[in-house]
Amino acid sequence: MTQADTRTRLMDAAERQVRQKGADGFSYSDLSTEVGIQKASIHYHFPAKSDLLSAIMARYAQDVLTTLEEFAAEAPSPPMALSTFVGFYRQALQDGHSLCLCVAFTVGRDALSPDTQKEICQFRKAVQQWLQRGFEKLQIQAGGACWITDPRAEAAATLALVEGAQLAARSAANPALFDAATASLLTRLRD
Amino acid sequence: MTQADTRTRLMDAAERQVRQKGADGFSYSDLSTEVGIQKASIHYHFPAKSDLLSAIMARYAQDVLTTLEEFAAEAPSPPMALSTFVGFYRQALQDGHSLCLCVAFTVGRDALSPDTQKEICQFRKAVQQWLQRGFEKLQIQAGGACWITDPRAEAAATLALVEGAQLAARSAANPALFDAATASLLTRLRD
DNA sequence: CTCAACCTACCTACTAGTAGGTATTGATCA
DNA sequence: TGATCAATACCTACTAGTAGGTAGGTTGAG
Repeated sequence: MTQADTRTRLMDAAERQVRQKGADGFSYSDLSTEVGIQKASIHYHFPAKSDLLSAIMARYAQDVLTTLEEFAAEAPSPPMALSTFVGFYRQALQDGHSLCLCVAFTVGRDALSPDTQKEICQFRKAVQQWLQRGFEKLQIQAGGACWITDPRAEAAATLALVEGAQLAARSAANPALFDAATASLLTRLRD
Repeated sequence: MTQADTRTRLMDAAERQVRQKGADGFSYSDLSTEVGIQKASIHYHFPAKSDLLSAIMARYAQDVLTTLEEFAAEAPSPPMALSTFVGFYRQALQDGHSLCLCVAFTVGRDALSPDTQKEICQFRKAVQQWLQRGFEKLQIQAGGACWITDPRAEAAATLALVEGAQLAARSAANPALFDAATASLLTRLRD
């Protein structure tokens, strides 16, 4: 087992734990049980817990933004790309037991390192810009007869909506609540 | 100092802590410092931490729902009531350092007692029903020429939107992000 | 005399983090 | 070819500090 393998498995386990229980909801001890390595050995890969949290946030941001770029490139139309975006946030729920990493981080935000705080903000901004480009294309394509008045505002609202919808679903451990909250947006996108 | 006073002060402090740092983000020790009472004495009022968390959730739900009923009764028009609702969630931010209690509870949901979990669900449902009544009135008042197609879906979306907007604002400690996320809804309500 | 409300002193379990040792590997060089 | 060296990736054993919670005593007002 090489270093990269163990490191990745630690990050995978940590990310799952944070998204299910928050940054304060798991310990190096939990991680050691899950990955099958002594607790102290985790400190070899990530000296402090803040290093681990920082690393999974950076990886998460990169992964998600890459995925979004693929959506934009592959979607047959702007509304389809935006619908896929909503679907992506729904799939992240994992049957209502998981959240977007930066949602899970936000509650205990003050306890995170400044670097991680900044990374979270930059990630949200990047996602919002991706959405804004989507709404701009949608507006141009639809011409004047369109419900979109301000793509920037629509992007901010859409990100808040899917994150809030995740909270609703998580609070009841039921993904159907995500669907209920996003139904009106998806209807508007289909028109 | 009577029991009720100390009990209330403990609940006030605990609620503030949860909304700022989450349920795992504070301890009885923190509380004892803030309220000026020995840590062990807190157990007299709330034997277990779960009792305290349960108590503040119940009080919060009652307080908020009472406030919403006042909004509905006093608002000069349905759209005004809904705008006031958005303003209420914005004011709860406290300069970007606080969240709705049930948002703060949702991340670490699994660690809460089943009673508290249920209370959170019921609270969200009640708020959503209040919103639904608001959108129904709005729909009737506006007649057919209205963007609202399904008040139930609109209510679910609106709750998700304001909670998500709180997350956006909290992640940057900046209430302006709440305004950015809710701007398009408020515009629609003004039409 | 009682009892609510608080105290001091303590417990066990667990937290992140450290110190120092070891097995394995792969490169270097007489 | 075989000895040596250094680095990687882990280990055992430990620390100081904190978590929630308990036992039992004190105080002061009705």
